[in-house]
Amino acid sequence: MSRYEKIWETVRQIPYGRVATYGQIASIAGMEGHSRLVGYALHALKSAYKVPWHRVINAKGKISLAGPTERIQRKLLEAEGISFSQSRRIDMKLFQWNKTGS
DNA sequence: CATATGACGTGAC
DNA sequence: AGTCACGCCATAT
Repeated sequence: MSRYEKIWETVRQIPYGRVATYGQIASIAGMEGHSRLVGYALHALKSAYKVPWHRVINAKGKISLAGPTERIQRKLLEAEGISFSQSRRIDMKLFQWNKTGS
């Protein structure tokens, strides 16, 4: 299993209505500190893998994309009940996925 | 083989 | 909250 597949498997576990950060995914997938790989893995993602990529955001609670894709991701998240602040920021306290908790 | 670049994180200011 | 510098690693050229 490649590192990408491991990452995709982890992202697939994020529950509806929750979000996770790149670093968080990296940790759970067993590669702490390699947050960049997560971003790279998602970038290389193909639609066929059915991964909720929109639930992955950066540590500051913001969408790391620019352009048309950003709007799509925001829309998908809002559709799951996740709210954004005026500065396009998500309240991590409320929506970040915690394996133990929910 | 050497460089540049990118869906990032953390710490410092 | 916004910016910078630096660390990390896989791909592309």
